[in-house]
Amino acid sequence: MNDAPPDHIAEALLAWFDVHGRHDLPWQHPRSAYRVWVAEIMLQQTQVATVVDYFNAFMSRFQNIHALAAADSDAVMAHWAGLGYYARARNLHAAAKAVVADHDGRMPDTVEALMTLPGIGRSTAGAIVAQAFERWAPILDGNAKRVIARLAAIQATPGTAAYEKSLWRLAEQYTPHERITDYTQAIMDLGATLCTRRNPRCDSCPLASACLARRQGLQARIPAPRKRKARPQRETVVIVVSDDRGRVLLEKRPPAGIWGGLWSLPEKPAGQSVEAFCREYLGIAVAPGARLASVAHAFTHFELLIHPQQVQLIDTVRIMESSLQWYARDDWPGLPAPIRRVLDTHQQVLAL
DNA sequence: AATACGGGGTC
DNA sequence: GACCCAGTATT
Repeated sequence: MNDAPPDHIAEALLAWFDVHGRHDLPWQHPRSAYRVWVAEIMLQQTQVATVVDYFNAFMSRFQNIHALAAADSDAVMAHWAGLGYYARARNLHAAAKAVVADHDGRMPDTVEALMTLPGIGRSTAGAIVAQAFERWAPILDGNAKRVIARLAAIQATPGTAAYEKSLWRLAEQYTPHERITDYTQAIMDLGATLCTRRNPRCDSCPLASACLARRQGLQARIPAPRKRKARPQRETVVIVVSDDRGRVLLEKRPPAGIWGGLWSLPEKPAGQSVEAFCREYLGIAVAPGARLASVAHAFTHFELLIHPQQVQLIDTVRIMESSLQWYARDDWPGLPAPIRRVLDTHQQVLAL
């Protein structure tokens, strides 16, 4: 345990924040529960620089929670395309509907109530309570975890229950009752700009004198890196077919799993022939076409080699499922990044 | 308690 | 190319 009083930590951090903190993030002006909430969801496992443009576009299209709740699922997913972790978008949309239906469109203002909404866990709930409602609540995002682990020289293995429990306990102790909104922003800013994963800039840190990791020379080794497993390799074949109007056939993927809820090129199951898949699932008769250049895509937990198989459309043999649709290039829905690359690369050949 | 879930930034 | 990021839900 750190021997510096929690009050002193918060004071030093807030004084630093006033000068060096981030005060111009889009969700800070104006600051509303809806905007803070959307930002927090986008920021889960995603860096600020990546989020800013998505946030601004999302806010322009869905200006308030009622607009989001009433929006079409495809429109929401299209605004998330490229951000990743698409369950976040589905949960956000579902939560907006729940807040409109059950809370008259007003975001709940307690950690417990917020955590009943899909996609909101303890840390995100705390961030919303502190930043939108200016009420006391600890947060424990990646930045706060790193700052606190170093401050208290916590050497337990990240990811274990003991590690999480001790960090939450410390987060509660450090969180002040004054200036809760600024404190929450301040600890994230410190972690993002000074107390970084590698090469922490302790010389400029307002908490350096209180930091146990620094005193012990352990700041570069806390938190310990996670051990990683080798990523398995997978392969898949996707079907590229266009009609006589230059439209390409896309498939809305099921809600669960990779790219859940996103439109993509139809993915052929292993063990089924291209012709059979096109006839039985896509409802089209085709002739084999060119095998286009394969595209490699790295996920967190495996690597996927995508083989785009072009086919020539002969005839539409039955009405297609609603999860299948012809799309002109001008109004493509949101597509996974590697799939968009495939279509962009071959648009000339495909005459899209 | 461990794993699934994306894409991009960084060094 | 490895590692990480304003984590949560599921098993």
